[in-house]
Amino acid sequence: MAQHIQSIERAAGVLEALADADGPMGVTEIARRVNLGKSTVHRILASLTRVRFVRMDPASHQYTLGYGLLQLTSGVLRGSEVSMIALPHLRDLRRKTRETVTLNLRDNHHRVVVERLDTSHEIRYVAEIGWPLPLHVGAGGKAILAFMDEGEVLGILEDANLSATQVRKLNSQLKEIRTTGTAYTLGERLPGAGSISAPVFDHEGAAIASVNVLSLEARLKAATVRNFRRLVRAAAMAVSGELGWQPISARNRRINA
Amino acid sequence: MAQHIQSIERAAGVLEALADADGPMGVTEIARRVNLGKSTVHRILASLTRVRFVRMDPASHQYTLGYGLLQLTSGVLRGSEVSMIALPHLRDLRRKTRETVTLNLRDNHHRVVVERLDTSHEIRYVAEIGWPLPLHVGAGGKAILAFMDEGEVLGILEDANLSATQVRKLNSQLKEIRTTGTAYTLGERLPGAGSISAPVFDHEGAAIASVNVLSLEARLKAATVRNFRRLVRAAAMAVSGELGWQPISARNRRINA
DNA sequence: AACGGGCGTTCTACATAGTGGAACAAGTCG
DNA sequence: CGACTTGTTCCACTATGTAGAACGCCCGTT
Repeated sequence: MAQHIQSIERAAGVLEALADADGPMGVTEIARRVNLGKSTVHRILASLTRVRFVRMDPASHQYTLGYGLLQLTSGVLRGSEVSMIALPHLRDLRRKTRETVTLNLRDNHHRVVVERLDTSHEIRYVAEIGWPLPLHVGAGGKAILAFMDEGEVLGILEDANLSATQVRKLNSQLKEIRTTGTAYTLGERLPGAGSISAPVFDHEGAAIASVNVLSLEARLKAATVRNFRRLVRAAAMAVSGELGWQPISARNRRINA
Repeated sequence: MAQHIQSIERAAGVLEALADADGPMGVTEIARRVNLGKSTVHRILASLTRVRFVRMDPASHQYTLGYGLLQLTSGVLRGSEVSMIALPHLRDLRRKTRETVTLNLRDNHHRVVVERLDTSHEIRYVAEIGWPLPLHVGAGGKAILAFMDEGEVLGILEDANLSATQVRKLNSQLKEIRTTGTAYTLGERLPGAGSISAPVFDHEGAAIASVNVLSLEARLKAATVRNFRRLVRAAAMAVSGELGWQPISARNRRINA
């Protein structure tokens, strides 16, 4: 396949190692984690420090992620118009449901939480913002998966190498999601938690994101679920609309006009 | 000086270019911005895509920052205990002042806004989170600068190459900040804006951060400023306290005991 | 005080890994 | 239909990054 540059991917590995770690690390420890020589890691760290992606405590010579990365992140969100468009709708949904609300974006064969609104902002730190999650587990993933091209879905399911019965079960779930327009799962990814999601479509009708409400199983009475389904679907459709998506019926009308 | 790796710093340049741009870019445009050959940039982008720091729209072959970067950012904030400790105090300050509140961290010869609380979260996107700002301009910088080692300050002022009169003026300002414990500037960085800041000290007594209230010149009556000075100082001292800082008087007491 | 083991950093000969111009392919506009 | 773009691939060249070993430093231990 295409050419790539070793050192960049190695540097990325170092950054990820630093992100995983819950504290500063020394050269030797990082080197062990990424399976490289001390001297190589040292050079990588020197470069990353120069560009402010990493910072070093001068006293202890321990390394941590640097503030230069924050510079990039604001760009990530600005880069995806979806999150900017969605934000007001998410806030609205948060107000109506009084539950945690998230926006998942599809990223190739995965999804990523890019926004998370909650009463207490503390959880921002426990939240898995940015981490890639599978599309076939959790309401937020399935809501997207259910509206993807059949071919693509097949490829993703292969990667996940599920059993035949698991695939069959998933397919019937996806079918149900297509008819109701919302996905509802209980404790699938986090035990005791429940989630209701609806897909967001772009102007080409591709499922590129999902709007989610996260709650606790105990709080989700049947009536509440019904209500949340409605609210989540409405929010997701509002976002889709602003992205230029037209429901099929409207599209036909336009073509015939 | 120490060795460094070209490709990493070049890759960082590409990422910064993408962060600056307000939309997706093609290979050629990026190459022009970072002054490299198309083929080199193409290879860099291939690697950055593999590690999810960059994503490509398959249709247009345009590049944008990728969601993998979000993974790192949560790590940046987790890495600095200061922002975690400060957050509740910032929220409190925000509630009491009804103004925008920020936390600046010192990053070598600069400072960086790492947290920003405001009524409307929209401004998060216009906010300069992550961008390095000088220490000698703006209340948030001066509050830190005023409590740094004299030697370090000299080095920083040299880099800024100010005129002799500017240096004299700054020094008298810093002196005043040391006596009042807070910095107050009007329209220094942003015209029409006003800012009140107080320094945060770590367990060694080093000024590592500042807590800031941002407001508009029009709203800042003398009494309000006095009130904000008190509130900001209290918030900053609360954070310092949790970081293990002890005021000099308390330290003497401890030593004599 | 002397010692050993841990660390981060620097050195150096070697060859691998990245470079960039030029050629190619694929669109897009006039 | 050609003359522009654009993104991508190729390839010979050498500059660039590699990793082991040596160095110096700061610990805690004996």
